[in-house]
Amino acid sequence: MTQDKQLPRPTDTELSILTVLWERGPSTVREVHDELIKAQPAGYTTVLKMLQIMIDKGLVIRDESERAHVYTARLTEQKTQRQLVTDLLDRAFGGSSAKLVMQALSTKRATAEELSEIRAMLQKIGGAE
Amino acid sequence: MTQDKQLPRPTDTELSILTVLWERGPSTVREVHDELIKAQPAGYTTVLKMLQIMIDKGLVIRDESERAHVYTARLTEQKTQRQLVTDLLDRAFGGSSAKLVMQALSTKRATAEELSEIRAMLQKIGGAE
DNA sequence: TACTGTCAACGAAGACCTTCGTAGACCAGT
DNA sequence: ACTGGTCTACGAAGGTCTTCGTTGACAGTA
Repeated sequence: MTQDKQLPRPTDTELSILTVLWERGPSTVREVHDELIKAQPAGYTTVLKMLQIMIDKGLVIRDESERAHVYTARLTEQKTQRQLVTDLLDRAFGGSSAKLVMQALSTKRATAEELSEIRAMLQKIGGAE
Repeated sequence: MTQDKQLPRPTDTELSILTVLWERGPSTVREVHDELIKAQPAGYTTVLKMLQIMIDKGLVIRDESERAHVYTARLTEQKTQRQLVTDLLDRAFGGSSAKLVMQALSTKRATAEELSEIRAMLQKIGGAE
């Protein structure tokens, strides 16, 4: 009954902010901003506004008990990733996860370690040969 | 030297139109429209306008030799899929294709046949283990 | 108390996306 | 020639996304 669903798909900008929140944990606007500008230019008030909008959308929640409000991602990184994958699956792959997996594997080469992780995953999922 | 790259990521609507073009091959606006409304309501001029915009973006090309122009997807479905996967990989998975694959496999179950396809793929990619 | 820095809130601007009404060209068939 | 159907082109409207300037509140310090 965790009431996850029906959050809108985050935009690119929103995703970059969420990434910071996942890395840092609960953060103030200033902290998010300081982290964000390492990768890309961004005005402070822009980040603030984005976070306020993300509140409205339900992508983040905040603690207002201190003067500097503290923002937290509503969904875990994993859950968001799953949502994005499912979404892409439906929009561009006709729901076939196999096609998506093939593309992912052929596109960017995974490390040997990752490959064996995947193999293990396959073992667990479909034992059959 | 096929000059694929740097096309903008198609929007949801654009993707649904591209899907029709991939299925049908080169098509007129009317043909795209007729196909599209089977799945979702869409005005004729809306589809026309979208295709015109997609021309500007380079997502489709068209043959104007007949009165009813014939539109063709610029990129194959596979290439677009690869582009979308790469994009998602960078935006939400820190470039780790393994993480994406795991999500894809755990999210929607692939058929046994697909799973063995994937296994074969893994064989070919990373011979080790 | 006045000054300085940091904060949230708001509104507006500009870009992009999507939809659709309207107009003008073209081509039947009458 | 007139009419009705189909086509492209255009532009405007309404929505979303992103950016940022400005304002007023608050806190600390001289």
